[in-house]
Parts: sequence; structure tokens; C-alpha cells
Amino acid sequence: MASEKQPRADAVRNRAAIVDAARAVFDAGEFFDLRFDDFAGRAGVGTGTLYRHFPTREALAAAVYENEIATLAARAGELRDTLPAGEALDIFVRDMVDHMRSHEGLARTLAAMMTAGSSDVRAASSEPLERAVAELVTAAAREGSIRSDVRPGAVMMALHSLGAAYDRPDWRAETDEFITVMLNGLRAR
Amino acid sequence: MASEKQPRADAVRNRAAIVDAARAVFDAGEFFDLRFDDFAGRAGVGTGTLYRHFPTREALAAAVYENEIATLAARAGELRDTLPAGEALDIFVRDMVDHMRSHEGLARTLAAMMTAGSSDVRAASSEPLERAVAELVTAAAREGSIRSDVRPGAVMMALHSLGAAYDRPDWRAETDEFITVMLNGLRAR
DNA sequence: CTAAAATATGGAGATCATCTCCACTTGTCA
DNA sequence: TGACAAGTGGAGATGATCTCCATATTTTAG
Repeated sequence: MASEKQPRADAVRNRAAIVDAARAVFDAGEFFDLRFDDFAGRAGVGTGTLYRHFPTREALAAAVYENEIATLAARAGELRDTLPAGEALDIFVRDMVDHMRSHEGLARTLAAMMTAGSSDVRAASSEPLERAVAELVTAAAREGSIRSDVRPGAVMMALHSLGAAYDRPDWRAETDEFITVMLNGLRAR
Repeated sequence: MASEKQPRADAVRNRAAIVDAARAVFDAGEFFDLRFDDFAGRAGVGTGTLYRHFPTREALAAAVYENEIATLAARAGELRDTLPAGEALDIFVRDMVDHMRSHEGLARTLAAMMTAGSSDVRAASSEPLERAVAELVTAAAREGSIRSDVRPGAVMMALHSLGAAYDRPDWRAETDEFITVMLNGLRAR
């Protein structure tokens, strides 16, 4: 149907430079302090270029988010291919928590942007992770290591909450307990 | 220490009018489409008045949020006084879900504002609910109907996620399953 | 290799939301 | 009822967002 056009080489480079700069800003937790135009300066491009590639703040956030999601989804696939499903699910969830812990600013900022943003964008951007988790959950249920009357989306919801609740003073400890409760709940018959 | 001054009657009326107008806007899901100044028009006051009462969007959102939290916390107290703790917790969680279902736009908008806003504001505004849930959880643990190695905050985190994940296409069904998983996990030994 | 066409760039300046300021109105208190 | 305090509204300053297009770069065709 749609014939995809090759973008020009410099366009590709600029786009990447902007996303890289944005990732750094996110990680430092300065996303909301900066004028949107400043992202152009940071990436060494003009504001026109910034706006052409990312018409809104949200669009830029979505691009960073998609990278992050891809990393997580890849990790899920890897685990699925090398471990029994029940174990893979367990480890994936805990890895995800660790990942968030080591990129605090990023996790918090993306959670905020994604909560505020439009459903459609969020749904589209999260799709690969959604898919990967669904596979893990379905496999674990088939294998019999978790109950089978829970749809994968319920697990995604739980994971979602990790990001949303990120700034709770005792996040670290509460997360561990929350995860334990959830995994126990999944195993309960 | 601090001697509280009575505000003038018209100031009280105006403040209430603004919060009322804001609640309606929230409920309709139009919060992000409106210029902040428009809230003044909707409430029938000037922009100066709006800004005096609520210096930022976030401050206005927090005021609406606090109302909502008070309602929920009151409900929790009521349940605690009339039912065994384990049952009270169970019913409270399910009531909260129902409450969110019947105020979709409100729940979604508040979740977004609160995620984006500062930790301090959020922490202060949520405190009454936090307290009420902590009481329910602690009582249920003491009573022996749920495990006692889970701090109340872990449960709050789970509740938080309900708001955060609000726009998932299948929210209703997933929420029920998620809640079931969590409550089972809490009872698992 | 070169020229023309296609694509992309940067940043000056138009546009628009946010927020301040103060002359005026309303409420309160004696 | 007068006088002082408290509160109001909205015009306009401020500063961020976004558009537009003359110029520059890359690609394609000859």
C-alpha cells in the first residue's frame, strides 16, 4: 500500500542527534525545565529542524520511549528463548524493576509524559512490550506455572504501575513487596 | 504558632466557584485543551482572581484531587468501622474501582496531573488516603487475614496503578483480574 | 563530473498562552 | 455610616511555541 520513501542522510543524522540529546535530558530529569526550543540547541540543529522531526514535546518523548520499550521487549524475548516460561516471567519482571532503578530520571519522566499523552500514541508505542509480556504470560499459563484465568493485560497493568508510582519515598522496598504479592497472586489457584 | 486569618466571604465563594468549574472540566476530560485563563471565565471571575487562588495549573488540580481523596478516605473509614478488616479492605478496593469507573475523565486527568506534578504536592495531597489504606492493611494483617510482611505502601502502589493505567482499552476486565491477583497474593502465605 | 530536482535546514519573527500589576470594588468592623 | 482592609478584574508585559521561506545540502539523471 504505502510506499516508504528513503529520508535523506542528513535528516536521519539530525533526527538521531535530537533523540540522543533528549535521552540525556530525560535521564537528568530536566525535561520539564527546558524550553522545547532548547532541545534544538542541545542537538546542534535549528528549531525548524526540531519541529519538523517532532511536532510536539510529546512526539519527542514518544520517540525516546519507543527506544526504551524496544530494549525491554528484546530482553523479554531473550528470556523466553532460554528459560521455562514461569521462571522467565519472574526474572523479566525483576529485571525490569532493576532497569528502572538505574535510569530513575528517565523512568519518571517517561511515565509522566505517557500518562499525560494521548491513548493512541501510548498504545502504539507500548505495543512491542505488550506483545512480549503477553507471550511470556501466555506461555507460563500454558505450562501451568501460573493461573490461566488472568489475561496478560492485567500483568501489563501491574508493570505500568511501577513507573507511575516511581516517586514514592520508599519505592525500592515497596516495589519488591508489590512484585512478590503479584507473583504470588498469579501462582495462587 | 501561625495565626489563621478568616478570608473574606466573597473570596471563599470565588475559590469554591473555581474548584467547581474545574471539577466539571476535569470530568469532561478537557483539562489539557483549555487555556489556564479560561478557568477564570468558566468560574465567572477575572484572571487575577484565578491566579491569586491557584498560582499554577497544578495547584488547581491538587485542590480537585484533595476533594476526591477525602471522599475515598471517608469511605475507607466507614468500612473499617463496620466490617472485619480483611473484608473491609477487599470491599474498599473494589469500591474504589467502581468510583473511578463512574468518573472516568476525572480519574484519568488527575492521574496525569499527579504523575507530572511535584512529589511534595502529591505526597501531601494523598496523605489522607494513604493513612486510611494503611489502617485497613495493618488491621487486616493483625487480624491474620492477609500476610504481614507487606507494608501498606505496596498496596497503595497497586491502587495507584489503577489510575495510571486508566486508558487501557480493556481496563474494566483487566482491573478486575488485577485486583483479584493482588488480593490473592496478599492472602498467600 | 555536472547540473537540475528534490529534500532538508536554520533562525527571525509572528502568534499565543501565562502571569503581573494596580486602579477600583466589595466586605468588615467599630 | 465611614474608613480601612481585603479582594477583584482585566489590560498589557512577558516569554515560550511554532511557522515560514530564502538558503544549503543531498540525490538523481544525463
